[in-house]
Amino acid sequence: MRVRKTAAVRKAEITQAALDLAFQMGPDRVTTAMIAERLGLTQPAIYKHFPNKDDVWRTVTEALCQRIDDNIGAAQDQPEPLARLRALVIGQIRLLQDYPALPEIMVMRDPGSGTTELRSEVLNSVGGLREAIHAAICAAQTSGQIRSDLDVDDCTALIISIVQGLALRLLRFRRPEDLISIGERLLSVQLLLLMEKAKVSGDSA
Amino acid sequence: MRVRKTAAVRKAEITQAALDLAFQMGPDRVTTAMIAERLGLTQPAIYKHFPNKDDVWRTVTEALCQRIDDNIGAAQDQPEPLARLRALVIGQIRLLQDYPALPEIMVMRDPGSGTTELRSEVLNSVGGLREAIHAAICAAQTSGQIRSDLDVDDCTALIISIVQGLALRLLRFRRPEDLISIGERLLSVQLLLLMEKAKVSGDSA
DNA sequence: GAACCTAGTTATAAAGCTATAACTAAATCT
DNA sequence: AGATTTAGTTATAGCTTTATAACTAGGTTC
Repeated sequence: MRVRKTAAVRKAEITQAALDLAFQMGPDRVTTAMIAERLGLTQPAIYKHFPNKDDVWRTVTEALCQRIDDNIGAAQDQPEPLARLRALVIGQIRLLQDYPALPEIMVMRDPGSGTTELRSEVLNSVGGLREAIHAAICAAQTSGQIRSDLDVDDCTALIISIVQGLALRLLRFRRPEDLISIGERLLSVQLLLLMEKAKVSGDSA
Repeated sequence: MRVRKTAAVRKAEITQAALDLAFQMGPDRVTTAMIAERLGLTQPAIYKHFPNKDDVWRTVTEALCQRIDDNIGAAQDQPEPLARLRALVIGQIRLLQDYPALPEIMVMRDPGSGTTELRSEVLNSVGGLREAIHAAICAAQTSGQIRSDLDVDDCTALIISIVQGLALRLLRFRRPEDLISIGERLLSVQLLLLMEKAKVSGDSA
């Protein structure tokens, strides 16, 4: 019984440890004992802060969804459609870098109990991101910054694919280091392709 | 003791059941009991065909890697770089549709024993796909079908992102149905973007 | 400083999963 | 037909993991 911290602090430590371990081991393999050990506690101590293990993941997931939503909200400050688009995409990639367990948790099956809450919450937040990107592209198209001969849904899918590609890369290699630089580069190339001809304008196939 | 099948048949059935269950439940949650039940067997029966559970996954993984390699090999029949590229991408997407557990298994952590074989084998096959796509793009560029002002690596990453996006989509929604139609559409749009200006040629920024 | 609350402990029950041992009977071989 | 092989069975050992119960002591309040 070394140190005794307040419930709020410990709860935060536990979710953080769960998040770290989720990346290291995969969410499914994280045990309450691992979390406890990492914090210098005994396994049952976890249950002083969470009624059950599922609730740990619920908390982790909610925190991550909040970050995604925050990112979407923050991007709305950008008045320029393309700047907004960039903020959305790069912001999300930054989240991947900061919380590399995000893809695994996003993809995680709902634990034990029959609830599908977790998955649907994540899907909801990510769906919001998609909508925001879609809207930004739409705006960029009407303001003539993006080729208007392209389908908005296609453009959206191509842009989002960049983020998804990086997420999958993270799932495979588990190296979050240079995600941003790669992401920025790919985004700029893709945007170049989507914008091209806005300048030329007048050569239709 | 109803029916008694030959070892070869049962082994195949077991790997198939494991593959199906991996998609339904997630590889980590598949138990030997589930596999057995699905085949109308008792749990220990599995061990008449595999020395241990890890070996089931090893077999599944090897089969999937073989398919990936086959796809890469088959695409080499296409002499035209762009047709080859298309065959590589669509072929891989078809694999996702036929074996929707592929992304999960690709991303799966190595089970129990210390071996990292599984992951590295998959990474190897997927790496081969990347190389083949890279080469096809390179060829398409030298033959003037793809804009030569773009970096080959960037193009490769953008094309692969399409596949990765679909893989992640599968991980999230678990609906393999219309992967191909989406994939074909996105690929054609992306290729259009990459080819554009090959016709115009002569307006450099 | 006594009383109270609660973060943390030890001990353990209950459940699920992998794997083995010992046995049984279907198929094959001679 | 009898002997052999082996796919499959029942039973169970052993481990891991979640969760609870009962106790202990740190920190705050009065």
